[in-house]
Amino acid sequence: MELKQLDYFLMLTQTLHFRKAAEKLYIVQPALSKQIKSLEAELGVRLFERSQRRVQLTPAGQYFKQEVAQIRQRLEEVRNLTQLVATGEAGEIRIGYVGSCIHTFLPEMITGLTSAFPHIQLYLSEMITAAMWESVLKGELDLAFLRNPPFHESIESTLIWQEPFALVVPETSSLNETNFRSMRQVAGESFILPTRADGDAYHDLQWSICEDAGFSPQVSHETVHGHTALQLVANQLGLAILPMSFREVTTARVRFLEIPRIRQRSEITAVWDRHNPNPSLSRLLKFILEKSLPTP
Amino acid sequence: MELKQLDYFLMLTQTLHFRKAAEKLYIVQPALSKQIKSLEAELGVRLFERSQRRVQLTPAGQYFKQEVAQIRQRLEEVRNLTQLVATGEAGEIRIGYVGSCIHTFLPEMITGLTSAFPHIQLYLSEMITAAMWESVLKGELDLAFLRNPPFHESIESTLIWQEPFALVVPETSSLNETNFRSMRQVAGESFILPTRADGDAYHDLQWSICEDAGFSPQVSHETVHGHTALQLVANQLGLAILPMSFREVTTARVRFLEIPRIRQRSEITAVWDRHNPNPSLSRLLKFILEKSLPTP
DNA sequence: GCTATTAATAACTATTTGTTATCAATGGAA
DNA sequence: TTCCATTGATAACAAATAGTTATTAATAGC
Repeated sequence: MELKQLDYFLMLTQTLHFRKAAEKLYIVQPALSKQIKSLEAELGVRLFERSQRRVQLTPAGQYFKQEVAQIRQRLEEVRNLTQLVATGEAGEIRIGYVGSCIHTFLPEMITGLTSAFPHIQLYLSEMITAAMWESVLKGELDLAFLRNPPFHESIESTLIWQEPFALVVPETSSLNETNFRSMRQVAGESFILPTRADGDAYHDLQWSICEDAGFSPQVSHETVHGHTALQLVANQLGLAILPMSFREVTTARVRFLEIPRIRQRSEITAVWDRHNPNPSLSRLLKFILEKSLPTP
Repeated sequence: MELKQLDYFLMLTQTLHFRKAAEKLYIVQPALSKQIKSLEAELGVRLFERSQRRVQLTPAGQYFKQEVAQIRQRLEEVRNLTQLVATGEAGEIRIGYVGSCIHTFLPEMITGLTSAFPHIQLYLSEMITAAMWESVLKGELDLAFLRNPPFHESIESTLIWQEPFALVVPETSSLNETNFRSMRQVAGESFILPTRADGDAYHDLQWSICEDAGFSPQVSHETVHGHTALQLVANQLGLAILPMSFREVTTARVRFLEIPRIRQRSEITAVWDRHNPNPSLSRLLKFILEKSLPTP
């Protein structure tokens, strides 16, 4: 069975006339007769009833026609889509991100991407930074939005988003927007910091905020998740340092106090593998690099 | 693009090794190289990344593999199903029937047929006798259950069901099971008869019941549908002669009185075109002829 | 630096497909 | 009826396609 035979068959089902079908196929009638014959022989099924003066489909031929026409059309679609995939116009992109992205820049970016690239399917997963780093290197993720990536020869990156840090204190605390002037005021408190298991960098960044203020923080708990930290703070189990944007998406009984005059900011970086062969990725990156200028 | 090339492609996606794939395909490595190359050239898309030491799929190749594997499998299924259709083991049968069948033999028959021929799809339509007769001749119906078919050279038939006729009178009538002895008692009444538009035969059959009793009926209404006749009787617009089985399926305020000592019975005949090429039909008929002995 | 392994290429052969010429069957016209 | 035009099948041959063998260039591992 060959595709050519199926195409010949389909043409013959249209005309029900060997000579005319052959003409439309730019071959000669005996060639068509031979191919149809060999198709029937291979299937072991008579597809046409030829009564010297009239050609018509057998019931099996009718069924075969109907199904083969569908298959043939599908194959043509796949052919075209494959070409789109090769140019990157169609395809799949797997994206990982840390939790805070989903209440800052990410929704808008996804909206923009899906309307700019309607044939590219985005797969989104919230993950911790360390896991994303591994996944990008293994090729399991095409793109990751994470914090403070280390250097790696084959990884490229660009800063996507930044915002100030806030000190998060329980609602019951005596500190508030007006009387909080410096981290020195909380030198004696215990802190909830990001765990080192999710990479040293983010942990060290927060540590350095305290160090810059002249003290080493006492650590009561460690957690990767901002929302966990918020609940711990609300329950007076320590203070936390979080990106300011968390204020808008929590109902925890806490207060966000912007930390004044510090060099550290919460930053989200997009990272990807320089050697990633996914052709959709470069299109996406071009779009992202154009659009996303770091904002407050 | 040829099926052979797609099969070669799929094999290569399995092994990702030209020599091994060629071996499994019982061809030699350069032949495989050439076919893959020509497939890629025709698509205009590189499907494999060959780095002298390692062969791997490009993203477009991955997409193509996934889709082609499905298409190939579907084609194989269709191939096998086509063979079943040719032997009649799979297929479609279009059946027409008059209304009374659906509360007598038909449900049981359908149950039996679908369990005996799970791959044959039955399409059922309630129709009037005249329309079915036309449809069977045109090949639009494979099988029809109807009343009193005329003779036709290319139509075969068999008696499927018979039952006695009942005289249907309004509930308010003075006639009942004990005092109704003969059609002569209702010689002066007006009758609801089947319309001639649905064939003379059934009309004439009922007429003959009256004639045998020595009178020509006065016709108040004509209708093809038993349920219509029942409503007319309930509203005292005439008497009707109907197959006894209607008694079990109506809530109309009427009485069914079996007509004693008459030669006429209500008969349902299965008819089909002797030249119908549908291979499923002969299987079905064999089953039907074995099972269905006319019952009272 | 050598060897073994891998895919590509070229030249040739075998197989498949298409073409031309012809036939047998059949429906319609004379 | 007889004849003719039309149709699909068949046979012999030509063209195109696919497969084989021999060889090469590249590279990973010893």
